[in-house]
Amino acid sequence: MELPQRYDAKEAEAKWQKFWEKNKIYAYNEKDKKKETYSIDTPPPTVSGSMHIGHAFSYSQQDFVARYKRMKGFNVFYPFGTDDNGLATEKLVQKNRKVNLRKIPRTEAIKICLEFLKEERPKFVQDWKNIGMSCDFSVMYSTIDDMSRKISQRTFLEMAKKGLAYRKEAPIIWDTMFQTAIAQAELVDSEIDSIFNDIVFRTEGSDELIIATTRPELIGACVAVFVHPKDKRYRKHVGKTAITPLYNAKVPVLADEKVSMEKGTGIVMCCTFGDQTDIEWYKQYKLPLKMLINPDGTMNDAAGRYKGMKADEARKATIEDLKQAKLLKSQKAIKHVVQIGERSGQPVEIINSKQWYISYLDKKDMFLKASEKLGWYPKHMKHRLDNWIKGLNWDWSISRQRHFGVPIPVWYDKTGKIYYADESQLPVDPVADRPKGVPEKVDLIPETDVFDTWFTSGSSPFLAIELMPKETQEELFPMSLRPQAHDIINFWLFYTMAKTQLIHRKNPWKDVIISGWALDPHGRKMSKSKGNVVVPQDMIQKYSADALRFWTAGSKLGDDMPFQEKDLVTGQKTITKLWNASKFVLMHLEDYRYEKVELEILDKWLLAKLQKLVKKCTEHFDAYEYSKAKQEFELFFWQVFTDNYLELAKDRLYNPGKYNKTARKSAQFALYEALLNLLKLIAPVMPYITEEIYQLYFAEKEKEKSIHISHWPEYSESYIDKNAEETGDLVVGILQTVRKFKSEKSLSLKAELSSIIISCSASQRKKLELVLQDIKAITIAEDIEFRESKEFSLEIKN
RNA sequence: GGGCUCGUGGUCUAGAGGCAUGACAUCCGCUUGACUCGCGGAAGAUCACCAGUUCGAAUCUGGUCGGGCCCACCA
Repeated sequence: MELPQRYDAKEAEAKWQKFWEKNKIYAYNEKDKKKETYSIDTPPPTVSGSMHIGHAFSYSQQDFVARYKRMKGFNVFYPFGTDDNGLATEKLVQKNRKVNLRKIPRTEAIKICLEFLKEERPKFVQDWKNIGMSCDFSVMYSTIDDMSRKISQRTFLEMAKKGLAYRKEAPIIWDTMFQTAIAQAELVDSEIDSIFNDIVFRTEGSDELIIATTRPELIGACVAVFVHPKDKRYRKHVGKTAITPLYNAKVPVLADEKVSMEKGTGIVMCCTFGDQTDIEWYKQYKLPLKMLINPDGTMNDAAGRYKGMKADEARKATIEDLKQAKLLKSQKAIKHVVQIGERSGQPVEIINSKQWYISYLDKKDMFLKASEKLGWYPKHMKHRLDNWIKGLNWDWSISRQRHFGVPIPVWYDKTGKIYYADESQLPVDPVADRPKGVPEKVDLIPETDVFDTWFTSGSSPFLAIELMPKETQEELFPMSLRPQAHDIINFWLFYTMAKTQLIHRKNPWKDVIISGWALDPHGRKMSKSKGNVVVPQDMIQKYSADALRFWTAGSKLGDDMPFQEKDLVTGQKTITKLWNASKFVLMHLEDYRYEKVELEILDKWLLAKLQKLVKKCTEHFDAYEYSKAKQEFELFFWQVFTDNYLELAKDRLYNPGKYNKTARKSAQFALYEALLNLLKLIAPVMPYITEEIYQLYFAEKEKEKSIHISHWPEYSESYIDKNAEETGDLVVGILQTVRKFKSEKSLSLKAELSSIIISCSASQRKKLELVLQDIKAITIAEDIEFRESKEFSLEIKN
């Protein structure tokens, strides 16, 4: 068989991708009852531009597992989805279509988003196909499609029925740019320049109380003044009344341990609301509510002459007024950290508003038990979830004030009574529909809020499972595996687990595997601002998806790995080597027909080592340790197979006349077995090159459509042959010594040697005499002599 | 401040009680009937630091220093 000189990865990868899809190689076979199901809760990537290297990294890792399980004989359910109902997508649409989605009617906004997605989604998904994901792309959901909206709304109704969903007016973190409530999870810290202002409050006895604040515009929202209970300076004022400057409001002076005596003047004003401590004090001391800031970030009527100003404008104006009134003692420039919305980049406010919540603070124990039951890989990632659960102190706020999202399926009447949608009418849009069974004459106000995106993606197992026929759905749940990166353990993993526990009292999956991040070559996080972002599609173009995956396979689960382009070169070399070795093997297998022959010792040596490799790789893959499997493969492939065995086998293949009658047949058998098994062992990591070679020769022999649904090599004890292994190892030792000798003498490896004298034990001699012809051929020595000795050594003469 | 995690040749990485693995880079040599994207060889590491346990520590224990992630604080 004449194989092309070079392997064209670009052509081959496109070809096999189409082949797999057309032949449904990765489809879950719901009719197959013999195979055990292995279902995977694939993370739906957020549609927010294009894939980055971190995606390629973690998605490849889960794909190794999926491919291994499939070959191991599992009926693998591996769906795909996209998360496209969040702020990220909204932002992308606004940028691309140059519209402000908030300023147009909701139905219009949704239409624009959906049209945009229809165009962009396939391009986006293509990136995932290109890295060789073995998902069944015909089982695909989008978190905004009809089915997902239906499921998301249904889970809400189920929780409402259980009394877990409630609506309440409460302080909430608010993004004034996007004008929506946001979760704690969506906040990032940002250091900004600010000014600490020392402002004069007075007691009723006209003593001065100096308060340090960075937010003087909130004086009007001040509802109390706090000092530390142990602070002797102010002890006498505790329990008395203070009068706020400019507004002249009477507020109580209270003592609380949260106050720091060292910071500022040691007196704090508590406003509704400046920060999260204010909320706690507001609740704890049942303080009144004085809101000054509107949802759009401007000041409201209660702010008096500052009404209509943005918060920062009001701050400047307030400072001016304080100066005029001689109520500003001093100012100090400081740098401090404020929380900003991660998407808007704007400082957040805390405002009081009506939101929907899921009650779960009393379920911490249940969640901790659920976490205990999960199979964590790596184990230590469990701590992150447990710490998060233990630290929860708010119920789950699920409503968001945006246009593009899954609508909350409720209506209200004038009295505030809540009307829920009927399950049969889902998905609904309260703005356009009415609840089933409620007479037309009842005037209803539709809820215009949508669910937070985590609420919907927290049902990901169901978004996928419900795309399958009813009778197989039970088989698929709970899922076998949740693969994901460590940055969203507190969010996606937690919410999915919490939601499934609350509704079904079960865990959504058996195991979770947590992948790390791809970092830049110096171990720093990649980001656009640092300019160190690597685009995987460029790397695939330049090298190949297989090379990219080969690099990924070098990482351990949970570990971050610096990306170095040179590592892709290594992958590329492995692909070339695999191609060339295959070229050689298949050339010699052209006339091969299986026939039972007594195997030559060196072939037994190879096959014994191969069996050990099979055993190790299988164990490693079973423990999700694909990197160890890859390492073992590499070691065997380069050192045992190509560098040594192939060289040893050459003489028998080219000059069979010098050996036993069946010596060539024996070598052919070994070559067949070794190459086929090697291809299979690395197929999960490098799906394209292995498929290409498999299809050239083995597919027909094994009568399989694809290597990826062929049988994983099975360890067979019968090939283990200690004697052959020892002999082979001795031969390799001799070969290495001879190579070193020639190298040091600057000789060609083809240079002839006049003699080699082997000093060894009698038993070693017995072994080596059986492969004398092979040793002569590989060392190109005219004469080989033996000398009896306890120590093994060589004397070489050229 | 708390939790988790890591610190190994120039770079990246494996190893988790007993001569420190591999890749890339470096140096020297070889065109061996699959492969110069190759082959052979060499050099390069007091395994962050200190103390302890042990016959023996990169590996276990305690501490120090330094990264990373998450959480808390941020008037």
